[in-house]
Amino acid sequence: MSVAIENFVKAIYNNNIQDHHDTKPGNIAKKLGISNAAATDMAKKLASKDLLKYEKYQALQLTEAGTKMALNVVRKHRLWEAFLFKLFDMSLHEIHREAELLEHETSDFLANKISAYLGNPKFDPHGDPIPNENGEITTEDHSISLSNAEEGKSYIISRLMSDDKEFFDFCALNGLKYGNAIVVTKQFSKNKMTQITINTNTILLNEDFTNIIYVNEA
Amino acid sequence: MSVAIENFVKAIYNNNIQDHHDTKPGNIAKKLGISNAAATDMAKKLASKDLLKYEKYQALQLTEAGTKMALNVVRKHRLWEAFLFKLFDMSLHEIHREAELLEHETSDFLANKISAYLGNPKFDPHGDPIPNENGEITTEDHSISLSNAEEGKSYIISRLMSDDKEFFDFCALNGLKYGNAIVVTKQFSKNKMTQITINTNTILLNEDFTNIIYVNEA
DNA sequence: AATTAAATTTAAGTATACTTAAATATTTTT
DNA sequence: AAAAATATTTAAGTATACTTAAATTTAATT
Ligand SMILES: [Mn+2]
Ligand SMILES: [Mn+2]
Ligand SMILES: [Mn+2]
Ligand SMILES: [Mn+2]
Repeated sequence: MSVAIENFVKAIYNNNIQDHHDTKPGNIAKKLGISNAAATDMAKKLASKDLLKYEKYQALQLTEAGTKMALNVVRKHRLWEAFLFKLFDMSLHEIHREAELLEHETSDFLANKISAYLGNPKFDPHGDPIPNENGEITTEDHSISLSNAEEGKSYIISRLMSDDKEFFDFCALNGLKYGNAIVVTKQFSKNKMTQITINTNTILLNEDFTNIIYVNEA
Repeated sequence: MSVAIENFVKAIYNNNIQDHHDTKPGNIAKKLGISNAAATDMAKKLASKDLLKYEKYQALQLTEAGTKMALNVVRKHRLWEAFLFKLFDMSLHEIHREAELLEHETSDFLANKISAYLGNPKFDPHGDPIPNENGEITTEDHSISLSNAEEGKSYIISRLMSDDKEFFDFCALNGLKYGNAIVVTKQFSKNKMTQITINTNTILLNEDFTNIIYVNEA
């Protein structure tokens, strides 16, 4: 399957799982930086290949085969991220950028080699789960977004759900990384902002960030 | 530049450097598994991009820009081969197969990371030189093919110039690998065959193989 | 030197993955 | 419930990278 198809089914998968948006062609088009017309065309083509269900004006739905393909690409993406992060001195943004390309040119054979080398990790450096060889995610995630965290409680960062360079730069600068401990000192619910302390520093985060930072109770 | 273009200039480069064949479109077509017509089309297109010189019915000649592009792809190919060979338990054929794909989706940034990790190696596991960041090959190669080796002399294998699985399988089976010592015990020049001993075993090699196994005097 | 064989080029056509612009349907607002 | 705004689809067209078949040129053979 082509790069275009792999990116398309992956975008649908991520849109469903992570962003909970309506998965209509326009949404996917925006994510992939292509026109709505191109997304509609592709949706029809993939429907004919039984990778998804397409009905005019309705949300796209991956079939089992489509989901399997998406998970296979996601597996390679996250394995590369884990691998590059471990071996080289690369940032969360850099590993994502490279993985976005390498994921399409990686054989199952090589993916398994990488996985074995790393000890078959269950999570990538962003805290995202890595599907196994059969496209299954066996871990359960009970983490919540910082926007839903409780005032006064201590948490461990479990997931940084983004691919934006500025966000990752901000995180790196402030010690916000997978596994680090924070305390939610105040929830400004009216203004949708969250105050946290980390390493004795106090930081005020707005909705854009608190929605994509996930945590578990410490 | 596209995968098709990168593979095309690389094929010309390898054809010139390694095989010493006439680099007409038909030759490249055969290497790449495309039709002669497609190769001619591509040659014209690349000429318009100043990557090569094309004159009807004449051999193709890479320009400086074309050579630089080819060397950049070759660098990534050989770095991947060296990297995969070192980290994972993969054969000469397997590393080549994966590198053939990864070479096109590797940023200069990542190539430099891989190179640094390996200690900026000058040769890949086949004994082929790895161009540096500026596309320069600084090592000199004085090795000769086994078909030109002298009877009775001892040699060290310096290069296995192939990408054929069967050849590599044969080499692996018989201890023919980069750096290993052999003795040329007999040259059957009329029949173009060469007898060698390696690890007390005697092997008779035909032309197909002696032309692509390169050695240096021990 | 002429004939034949082989290689190369040209011509015409296809699949993929896009584009913009127009038409149509859906959703939101009044 | 209409009107307006928004989103989606259809239509028409483009660039890339290929294909096969026919025409042409070059190279080899007699
Ligand atoms: Mn990522
Ligand atoms: Mn991608
Ligand atoms: Mn190789
Ligand atoms: Mn390649």
